[in-house]
Amino acid sequence: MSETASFDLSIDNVVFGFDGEKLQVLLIRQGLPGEDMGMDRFHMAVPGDLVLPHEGLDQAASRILSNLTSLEGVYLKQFHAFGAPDRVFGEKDKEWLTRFRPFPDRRVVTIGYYSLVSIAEYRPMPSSFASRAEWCPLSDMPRLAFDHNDIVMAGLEQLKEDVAHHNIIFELLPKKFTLGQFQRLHEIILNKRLDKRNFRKIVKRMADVVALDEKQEGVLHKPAQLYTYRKPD
Amino acid sequence: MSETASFDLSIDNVVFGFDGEKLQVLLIRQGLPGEDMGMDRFHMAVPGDLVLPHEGLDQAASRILSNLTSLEGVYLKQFHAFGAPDRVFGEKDKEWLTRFRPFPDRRVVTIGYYSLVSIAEYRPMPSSFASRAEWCPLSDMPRLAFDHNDIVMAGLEQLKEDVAHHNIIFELLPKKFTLGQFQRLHEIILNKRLDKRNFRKIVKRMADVVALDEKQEGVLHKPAQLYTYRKPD
DNA sequence: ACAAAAGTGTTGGAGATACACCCATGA
DNA sequence: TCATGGGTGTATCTCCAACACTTTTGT
Repeated sequence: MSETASFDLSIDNVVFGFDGEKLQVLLIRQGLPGEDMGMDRFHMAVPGDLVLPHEGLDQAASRILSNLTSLEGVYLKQFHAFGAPDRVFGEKDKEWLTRFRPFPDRRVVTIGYYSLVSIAEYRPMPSSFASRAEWCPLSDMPRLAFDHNDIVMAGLEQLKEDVAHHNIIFELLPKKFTLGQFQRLHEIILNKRLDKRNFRKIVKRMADVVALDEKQEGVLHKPAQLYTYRKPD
Repeated sequence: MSETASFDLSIDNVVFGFDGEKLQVLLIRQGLPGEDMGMDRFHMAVPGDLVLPHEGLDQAASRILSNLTSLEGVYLKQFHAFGAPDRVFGEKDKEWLTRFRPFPDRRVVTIGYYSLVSIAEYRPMPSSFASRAEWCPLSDMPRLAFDHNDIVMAGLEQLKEDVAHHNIIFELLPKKFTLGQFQRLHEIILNKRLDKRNFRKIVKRMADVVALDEKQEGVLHKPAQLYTYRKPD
């Protein structure tokens, strides 16, 4: 009853990006700046940081994302809180915390957000990254710091459910996209293959997806019709 | 950078119960024990409390639920974190915190869980409540402490989405239920009316819902066939 | 010419929707 | 006998799944 609890609170952002081929996740390489980092001296993680004392959660999520990746105005959704008592106390993790956190021994509960980005639209962005950030194919994720592998997987699960009911999938597509890209994206997220003709019938019924009078250029096959998504407001 | 954050972390549980007629939410009346509480001296809230220093989130959720309501082994699911910086600092809320919390000025972030209970199955329970707990129809919720009205509504939204994809709706039904109850429950959660004959056709196709050779008794109309749900494992 | 993805229709079956009357019970 | 919810079948339409070949471009 008189036990006094005190937690650090953080946000971790799983940023999904689609490049027309594969679904990717944005990772940052964290280490001591100026220090020569041997293979084990840094760690890969999803962009995240502590919530400030007077800041709302959504606000913190977008501040942190913007600080670490200079992504602004992207779709962001809270999906799960991760609070296993020992989630940040792996061996390498402790070392990193000691260097970067004021209270490295404090328990940290993190709120997981995912965000959705069309990689094509944000191509120019990486150069302005504060830390080193890189897209990493979901199918080829390295071992990440803390419980970040779990967080990424949980984010993907949530995305899968959300795609069915909300129109968020378009956040992952560039403004102009082909039906091939659109279908591939569905196949990746739902993790099953779809019939091309049936898929296109469904798309034809979506009033918000409209054909442009423009085609792909410079591809080594028949150029595809481009489409766009008009928000239903 | 040198700002030091320190949060209290709590769990709040939205307990949904179905009594065959209406969907209800379990509320507790919190006040000073032994104190005569005028109409404004106590507050109604969803069962919740602080997470202990070495406790996981799910673990905390079920401990707290069990402490405050003596519900054990019920379905529990985390659905959202609430962290507006001022969420516990309403006027009446502050007063309550001063009496019951070691650090009443500390910011509290809460993790919302919902749980599902068949009221019929737990009828005998309320007598053993530590605090005063009572079922309150969702359609008739009073003003609650803190941001608990928001939490309840967010829980309901989540429930609505989850019902479509997981078999959780049976958690709200008693072991033996009628198709009328089953349909009413759907109608309430989905907030639309369903056609009786069509609904029953769907149920017939559910292999997990089986008819018992038993009927309702003591009702003032034709007694209904009872059904039960067998988990598909 | 070849490789690579784009594009295009039909059919059969399953599931969704709409709709109205009789039945068993307790009061 | 009346009020109350329980229980039942059919016809139509829409949606889903399965399936194979031709087209356009770049190399």
